[in-house]
Amino acid sequence: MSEDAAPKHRYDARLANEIEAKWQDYWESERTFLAPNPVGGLSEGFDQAKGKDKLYVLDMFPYPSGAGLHVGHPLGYIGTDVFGRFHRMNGRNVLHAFGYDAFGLPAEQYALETGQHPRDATEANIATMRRQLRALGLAHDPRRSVATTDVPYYRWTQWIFLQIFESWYDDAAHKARPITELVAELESGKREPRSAANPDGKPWKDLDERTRREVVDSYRLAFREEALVNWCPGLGTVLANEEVTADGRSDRGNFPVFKKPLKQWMLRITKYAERLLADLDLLDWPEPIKLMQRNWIGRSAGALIRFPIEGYDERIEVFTTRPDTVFGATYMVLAPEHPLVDRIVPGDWPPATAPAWRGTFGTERTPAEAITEYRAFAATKTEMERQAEGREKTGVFTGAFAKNPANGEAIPVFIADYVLMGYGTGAIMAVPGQDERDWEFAEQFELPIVRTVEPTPEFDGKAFLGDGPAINSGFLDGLNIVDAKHKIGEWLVANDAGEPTINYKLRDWLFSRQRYWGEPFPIVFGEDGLPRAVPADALPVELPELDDFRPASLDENDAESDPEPPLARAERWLEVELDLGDGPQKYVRETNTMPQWAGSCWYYLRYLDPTNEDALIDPAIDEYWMNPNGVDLYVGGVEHAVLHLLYARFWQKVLFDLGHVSTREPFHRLYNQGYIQAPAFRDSRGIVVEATEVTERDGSYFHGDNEVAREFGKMGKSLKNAIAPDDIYRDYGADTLRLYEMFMGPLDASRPWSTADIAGVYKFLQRVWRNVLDEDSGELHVSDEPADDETRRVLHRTIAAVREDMGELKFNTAIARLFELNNHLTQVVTQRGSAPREVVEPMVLMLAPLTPHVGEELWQRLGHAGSLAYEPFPEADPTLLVEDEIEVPVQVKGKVRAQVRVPAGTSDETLEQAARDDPRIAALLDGVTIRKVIVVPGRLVNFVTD
RNA sequence: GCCCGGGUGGCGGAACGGCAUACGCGGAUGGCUCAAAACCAUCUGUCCGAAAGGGCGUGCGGGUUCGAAUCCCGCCCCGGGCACCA
Repeated sequence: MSEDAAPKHRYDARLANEIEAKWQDYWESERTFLAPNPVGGLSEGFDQAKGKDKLYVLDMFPYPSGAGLHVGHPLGYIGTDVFGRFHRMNGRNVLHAFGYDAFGLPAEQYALETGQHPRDATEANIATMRRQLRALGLAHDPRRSVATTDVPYYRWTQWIFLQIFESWYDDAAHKARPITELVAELESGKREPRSAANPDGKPWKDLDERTRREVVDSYRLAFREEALVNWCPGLGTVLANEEVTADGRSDRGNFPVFKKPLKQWMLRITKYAERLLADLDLLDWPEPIKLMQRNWIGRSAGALIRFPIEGYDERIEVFTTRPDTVFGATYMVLAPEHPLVDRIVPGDWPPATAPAWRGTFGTERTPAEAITEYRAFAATKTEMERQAEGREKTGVFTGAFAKNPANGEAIPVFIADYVLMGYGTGAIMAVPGQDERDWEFAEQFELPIVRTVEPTPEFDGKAFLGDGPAINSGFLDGLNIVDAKHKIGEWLVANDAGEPTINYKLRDWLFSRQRYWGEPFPIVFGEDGLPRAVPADALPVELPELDDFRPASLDENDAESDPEPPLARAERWLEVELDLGDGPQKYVRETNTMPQWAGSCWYYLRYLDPTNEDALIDPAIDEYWMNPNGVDLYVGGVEHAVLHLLYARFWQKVLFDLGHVSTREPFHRLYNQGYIQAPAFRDSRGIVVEATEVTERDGSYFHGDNEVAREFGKMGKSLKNAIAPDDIYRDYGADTLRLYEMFMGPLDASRPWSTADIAGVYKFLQRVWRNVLDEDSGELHVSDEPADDETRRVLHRTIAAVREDMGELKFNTAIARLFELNNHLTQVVTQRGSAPREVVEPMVLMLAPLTPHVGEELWQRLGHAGSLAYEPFPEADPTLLVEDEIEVPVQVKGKVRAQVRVPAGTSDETLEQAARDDPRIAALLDGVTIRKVIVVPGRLVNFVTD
């Protein structure tokens, strides 16, 4: 039997699993990886950590998937673990914790699909994930693990919401301040109550109580607003802009999304646009991620210009980045939903209105009718349909004319769906001469086109976007774009026609969801229907148990349906008697829940002080771990480039403004790990088939008898190509899995999984094991005899390289160096019959962050008591890194023709002479003219000949 | 369409402007063995050549340089982000 033939003490999967379980139990019972806080409940052991530098490494918060982990998930977790273990050995106080983002759509959708209650499904999934991760041997501090669904956790999520609700943004101070300070300023007259809730601009003292409340509410950073939002009947909830894909479908579930006016909770993230943009410069993040955030925030400098409407006391306000082209504005366009439209429409078409202007369908008898019809046409189209129809311009004339403030000309006002209500003011001045979209529309509707920038002579296109002197522009003529913008800006201000301004693409964060599985809002409504905060000492507002937690089942294509929050069905929970300062009264609770992203906005703070019941975080603890720059290393997928990372930065800034945290940015260094890809297979219909059922024959792939096509894609459910870590643990052990994932490529690159390649790192661990102890007897064969000089040099070169690579997260090359060291050691063992301890011990220590179980086991067998987790990482002896003799390539005309060996530190002249003395070089140089000799000290000689 | 990444052996991947292909997988040959596995050793970009040696080689085409995978310009392909954003 082959099993009997294998040596008894070989490092195989069985032994690996034994060792792994042993050390995982040891770390847990010995509390090896608890990171002490400076103060508070988790401060035990801080005496030993005093004087150490802190290191906060963080993995992006995963949601506990129902399918369990596949081998692609832990890539980043292993990376942070290796990095953390490496620095723990370098004497850092390392905080590494792990928790679960368990509220929200993915968790709830999973529960729905499997017919479970979300809490049961979530708890089971977390338990599975904990088991799978524990088996990987990650050095987490288990005391700090949290789930967003834990009541003590979401109590503080609600508390943070209250901070946001109870504050406003002071534009002058560029920061959030408590709402009580706003009220004080309003009462004292220091500030005028300017708000849409006070349309007449009455002074505070003349406002009634209700209006005062409404004014204050309109200032809050968390506020309710009737706005066009993304309604997704398929999910039964509204969604944030960030959760809607470019083709107008839900990020989760891929259901159609419709724009619909609904009153929803919003968070005023737009007030932070400038700081969110500017502070990116403080961060050590991959440039593409910063760019994605910059694009999402979408800052553009331009001007607001007001166009009076003829015959009405109304003005159309537009935002433009090209105020210099205002003389070329030959018509205007409002978004179909623009509120002004209803107020400016005349009863009948002006004389001589072209038929084409009267509506896309040519049947409209009055402007009002045409508008109604066009609005219906625009509203029924999803983003997807709009795109499918290309960019053909549609629209209709409103019957109204505006006056161009620059030249006084009357220009027609249209509505068209190429102008979006959600950007700028929802209205534009159309300048076809310098804008391609406006040009297309102008052609379609036969509108005049006036160039206001002189195109370059060779230009033969339509709209001209380049720079050039202004023409047809009165006092701007001759100026280039930059100067013209400047001048028109001054003119607008002087003539009360507008002013330079900055506009952002970023919208306020739609924060309410009509789903069950989320944090309830700590908000109640009185009889007046106005929101009131639940007092902080009455938190948490617990999520009620509901037998039927399902969202209303709606037709996913029915744009006319309305959200129906499940919490409205929790009758006993819904009504509550509270004393909010004016005696006990009955209130009705807010029935919306918070979005998935709420809980993940601040979990990195809770890891620091997870047991604190009196405050969000103890300032001393925040100071210790977060100062000066926040999380030292944050590893996660690029898919969170906008959503999570933007929201978390926003919350951090609000908490910073209000004095609850000490740093303005949460994540100093961000690193995006790649994805592990795996082969996936599609049959002739293009349907994905289960990858594990596919067999290979003669270079082709078959599912049963059907040939299938192979592709590579991100491992997961949708491609049916997931590989479970449990199978790899069973066949090779967790250390092999860890080592393989770190070896297969750079951490930030995506790469295909190859189970065949695992054998390579598995055999490496076997060779390491065999170099330390005898496979048959289990006896150590390590000797205290010194290593030979060459071996010692190899060791120290390895140490230097591994140290550097690990510090830079280049684990793949660090491992390659360890392979080389071990290969060298194999030769030494073959020759001497034993391995020198002075090589074996550093090698085990260097391996330990990567393969901690093997590391600990060998360390123990080498005679050490206790864990190596805090042993110093080996340091290279610099004197052993310099070579006595070096080999230098010699080139003739840039081609390598020979190698010469010279002592290190040889002078350039001597090196050149040595090169000339080489017989092959001498032969090549014989009879040719040497034009130049390049000598790179210690590296290369190049003879340049004719 | 615009903006980012990236294209290196049969495969995963190395390489401060200075010996391209480290390390691993796969493959070949040899050792050990009755034999196989395991293990150990050597070789393994490609073409010409018996060999010595030489030609060609980092997606394609140019350029800078004594010297380019690396820097610059123009293309092609793959992956990602944004997309009527005024």
